[in-house]
Amino acid sequence: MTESKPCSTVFDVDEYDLEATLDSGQAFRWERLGEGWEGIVGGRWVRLEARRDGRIGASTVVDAGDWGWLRNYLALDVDPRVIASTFPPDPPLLEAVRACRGLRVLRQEPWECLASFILSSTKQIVQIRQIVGEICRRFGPRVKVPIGHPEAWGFPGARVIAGLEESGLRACRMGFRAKYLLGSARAVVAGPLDLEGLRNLPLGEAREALMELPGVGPKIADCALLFSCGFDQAFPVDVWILRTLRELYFPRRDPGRDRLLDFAGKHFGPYGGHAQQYLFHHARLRAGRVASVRGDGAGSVRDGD
DNA sequence: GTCCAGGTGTTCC
DNA sequence: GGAACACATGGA
Repeated sequence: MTESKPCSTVFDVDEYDLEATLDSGQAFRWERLGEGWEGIVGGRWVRLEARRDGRIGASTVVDAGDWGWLRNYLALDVDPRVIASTFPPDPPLLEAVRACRGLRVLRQEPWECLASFILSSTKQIVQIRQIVGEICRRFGPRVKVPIGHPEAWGFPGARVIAGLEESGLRACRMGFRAKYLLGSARAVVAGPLDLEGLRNLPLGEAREALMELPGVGPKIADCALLFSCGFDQAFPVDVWILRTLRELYFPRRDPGRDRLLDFAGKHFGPYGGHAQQYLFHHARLRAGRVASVRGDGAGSVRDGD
């Protein structure tokens, strides 16, 4: 399948912020090492680097083919200006887009994305990363890495998870989420839910189908739909977004959770999910919850107006 | 030690 | 139908 032939390339990109994209809570396995980011995409170990000329360097240790798999994952074909042009002209959203210029929505593999977000409920992002890393280390397939590099594992497939016992998953410190992940894995393996086929359904139907799975409610369904099934309008509402919408859009009165959810789903347009990611990341930046802020960009983060 | 975290399922009224 | 609570674990 994949030959042992190291490959590297450089992608021409326009305003692509690798750090904001890989470290904004949409994917949980990217690690910063030195000047680059390392992760597993499509079963291949990959290293990405933001070059000084604004382009993105990529390298693998196996044959990378035409790199289409990585272009697709990074959504390099998407023009963020076209997306932003569909946004309502709200000051809060404009400010988030300005502050997070170069942030993109990745196109992840559906099972890994769904499973990761099943593990995300009432967990901080740093802990989600720990749990996901642990199930990969214990149950994932080994992937080829550069000589002398620490070992690396891909995300275990639904069939592998489905064959485990709940105790094995609990050993990864995922707590009560173990029964949800196991139940969802077994449902995905047994059918009739076709994860890959969800993208061909209307948003509402795809959402309903995902919510049949144990541990998958509206928030996690929307994350899977947005980050791995091509539903640009899916708008995950979590505690950060709820707080943000209340503060920025309804500072005088709280419209209540249901009205807020309704507003979120309609107000931001056909690329609402992308708007959500800008608002989410901006909120975390402002709260100092993104590591890079503490290092070099403290002066660029305004603390209110 | 307390509070809270990219929620969901169950129970109780 | 909706509010209240349980669920594991660990960082802040």
